[in-house]
Amino acid sequence: MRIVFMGTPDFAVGSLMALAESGKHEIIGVVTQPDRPKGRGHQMLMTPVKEYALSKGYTVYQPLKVKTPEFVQVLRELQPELIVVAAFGQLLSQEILDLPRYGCINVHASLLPKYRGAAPIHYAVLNGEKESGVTIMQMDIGMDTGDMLAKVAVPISEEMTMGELHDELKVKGAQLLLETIDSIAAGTVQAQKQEASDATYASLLQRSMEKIDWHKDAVAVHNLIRGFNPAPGAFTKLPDGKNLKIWASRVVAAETAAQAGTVLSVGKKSFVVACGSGAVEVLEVQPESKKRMSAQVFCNGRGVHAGDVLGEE
RNA sequence: CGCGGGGUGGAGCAGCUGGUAGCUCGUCGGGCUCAUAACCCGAAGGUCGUUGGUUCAAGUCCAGCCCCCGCAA
Repeated sequence: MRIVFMGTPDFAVGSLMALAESGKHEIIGVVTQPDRPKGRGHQMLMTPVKEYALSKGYTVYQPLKVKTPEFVQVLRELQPELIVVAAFGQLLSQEILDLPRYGCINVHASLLPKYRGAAPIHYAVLNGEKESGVTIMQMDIGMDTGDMLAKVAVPISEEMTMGELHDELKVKGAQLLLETIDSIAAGTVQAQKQEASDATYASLLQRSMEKIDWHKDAVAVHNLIRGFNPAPGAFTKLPDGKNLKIWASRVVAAETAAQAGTVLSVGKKSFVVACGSGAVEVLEVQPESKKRMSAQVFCNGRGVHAGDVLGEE
């Protein structure tokens, strides 16, 4: 099948790679977000999808807006039979949706209609969901409202991080994509409407969410920490005012009257912080301007001391 | 020219009002113990990123260079 692929981050690379390696399809173009100045010193960096696409020799398009008449014309001339979208980051117009014979399908990292929107993987972990998954849908003009063509569920353990879930969904989503395209080609695909009343949204992450609120219960704090691992990271304030990212934790039982955020004890390999209810044992951290390190190593150096209160401005 | 932090024995840090280096962990040896990641005793290991400058004397002040990292986008 003649396919145009649209995607941007690493998650999308999984799907593009699957298409490329299946050998069944002709990738006639890859559309991704424009290169943006990133990193220290603002060097221009290409998106993961572009990097992969170039390594495969695909033609890469990076329109500021895909909806412009100029780019729609480019797409039309490519004559795709199907457009596959995975975490692209731009909305498509009806004109584009109608352009390929089989329309546009999207690989979305949640079990729709739950967690429509930009950050479904993060929210599934942040909210302590027991399972999530990937849905392939026939795109329509709404935000992740299209009819569902296929789904696969993935269980989420209590210690799983967002990154781990991401990687699993990336792989499962890619497999499901191939299967779905096969059934589209065979004409056997079954479309299923989303139950709009069950819909929930995973809107863009807010920077303010990254700060740990120790007044919440231990499970919520733990979910925040694993939900933001490996990016962007949950942080708190050290007594000296510097930031401390916390990358890994464990919920522990604790009976204490101490103020939320108080360091209850410092062990050799970790330290325990009081939450609104319960406490979390901190296992891995990253001091400001430093690399990630185990709590053990952190405690060897500056570290924290029992009685310190974290999160205070 | 986005903002900022840092390069000190294997690891993480202190020392930065100048006078030859300290802490925690680890490592090695010994001891205690039924035993131990616990405890006790001892040891090894650093030309303090690099070049030059100031000085009687620099890890500690000044300048250049190399390298690493965090944040923000």
